[in-house]
Amino acid sequence: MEDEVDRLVAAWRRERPDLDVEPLEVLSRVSRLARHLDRARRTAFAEHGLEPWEFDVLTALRRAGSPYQLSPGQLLTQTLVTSGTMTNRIDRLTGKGLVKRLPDPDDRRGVLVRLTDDGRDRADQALAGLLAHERELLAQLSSGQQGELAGLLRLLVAPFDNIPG
Amino acid sequence: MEDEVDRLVAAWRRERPDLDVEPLEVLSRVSRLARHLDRARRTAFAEHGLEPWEFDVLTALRRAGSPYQLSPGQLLTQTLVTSGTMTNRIDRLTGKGLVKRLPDPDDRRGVLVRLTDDGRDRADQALAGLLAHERELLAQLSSGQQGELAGLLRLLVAPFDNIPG
DNA sequence: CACAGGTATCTCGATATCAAGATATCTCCG
DNA sequence: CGGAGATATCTTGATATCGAGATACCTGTG
Repeated sequence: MEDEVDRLVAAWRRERPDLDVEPLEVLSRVSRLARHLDRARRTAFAEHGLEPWEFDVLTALRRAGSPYQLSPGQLLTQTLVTSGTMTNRIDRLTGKGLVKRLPDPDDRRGVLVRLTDDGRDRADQALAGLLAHERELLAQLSSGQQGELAGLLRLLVAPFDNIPG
Repeated sequence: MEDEVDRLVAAWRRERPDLDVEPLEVLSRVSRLARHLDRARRTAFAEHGLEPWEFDVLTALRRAGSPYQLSPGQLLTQTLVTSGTMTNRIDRLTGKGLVKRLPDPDDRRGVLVRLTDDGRDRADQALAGLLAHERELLAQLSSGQQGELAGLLRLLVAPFDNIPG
C-alpha cells in the first residue's frame, strides 16, 4: 500500500530530478511514524489519566527497580529532553503526588527523584495499556519482520546513544 | 552494538517478567530515533537560517510544483500539525516574506498559501543540506538494508496515512 | 589547601504547540 | 430553493518546551 512518503518522494523526483532523495524513504517515514505514534499514545494514556511526558518519566523510574529512584541527570538521557524541561516535569509530577524529590546523600548538588506508591501503580497500569495498543499497530508485521525492523533501527540509533550527542 | 532501547527492554524484563515487551523493540526505537533526528535537523537547518517547522512548510509548497501553492488544509495533512498551529506558522512565514496568502478563487472560505521566490530558494538550499546530512546517518546501512527498512516502515505508516486519523 | 574547571540542577523569558470553539462558506437533500 | 450539516480557516487561552545563564558543589592539580 502507498503512503504519504511515497507521494512525497514522487513529488521530489518530479520537481527536483537532479537530486537523490533516497534518504527520505527511510528518515521521513521514521519522523512521520513517530508523529503518528505520539498521537496514538496520547489517546492511549488518556484512559489512565496520564500525559505522554508523565509516562516517560514515571516508567524510567519504574524500570530502575526498587527503590525506584534516579537523578534528574539520568532521567535526561533516557527521555531526551533538556534540563529545564526535566525540572519542570519533576515539579509537576511532585504536585500530583506521583514522585518526590530527595536530597542525594552522596552529592549535595544532587537530587534523587523517587516514585511514590501511587506513581508506581499508575506507571504499571499505563504500560500494560500501551503494550496492548502497540501490539495492534504491529499486527501488520510478522514476528520475523518485527525482529528485522528492530535490528535495522538499532543500527541507526546506536551511534546517537553511544557517542554522546 | 547495544543501544538505549536494549537497556530499556532488559530493564523491563527484569522488573516485569510477566509482561511481553517485544513491541518496544520496534516502537521505542522509532520514537527515540525521531527525537535524535529532530535535533540533528535543527542544527542542519541552522546553517540556512531555517527552523525545522519552516522547512516542513516551505518544502511542502516547493514539492507542489509551480505555482508553488497549497491550501492550509493540504499543508495540515502533510505536516501532521493542528489547524491552529498552521495558521500561526503561515503568519510567521508571511512576516518573514517566505510565503504569502492569496484568496482561493473557487472557495471563499479558503486560502492559498504561495511560496515567494525567496521562499523557494531557501527551501531548495535547505533540502540539499538536509539530504547530505541524512546520507551520512544512513551510511550505517547498505543500500539493500535501506530498501528493506523503508518497506517495513511503510507497512506501519500506511494505515495512518490512508485510513483518516 | 586553594583554586580552576567541571558538573548537577534550577531559573527565566521567549515561543511553538495544542484543544476547543467561533465564524464564514459550501453542499446536498428534500 | 431552504436549511441542516459538513468543511475551511482562524481565534483564544493554557501549557510544555527550549536555550542560556545562574548557583551551588565537587574534584584534581600543584
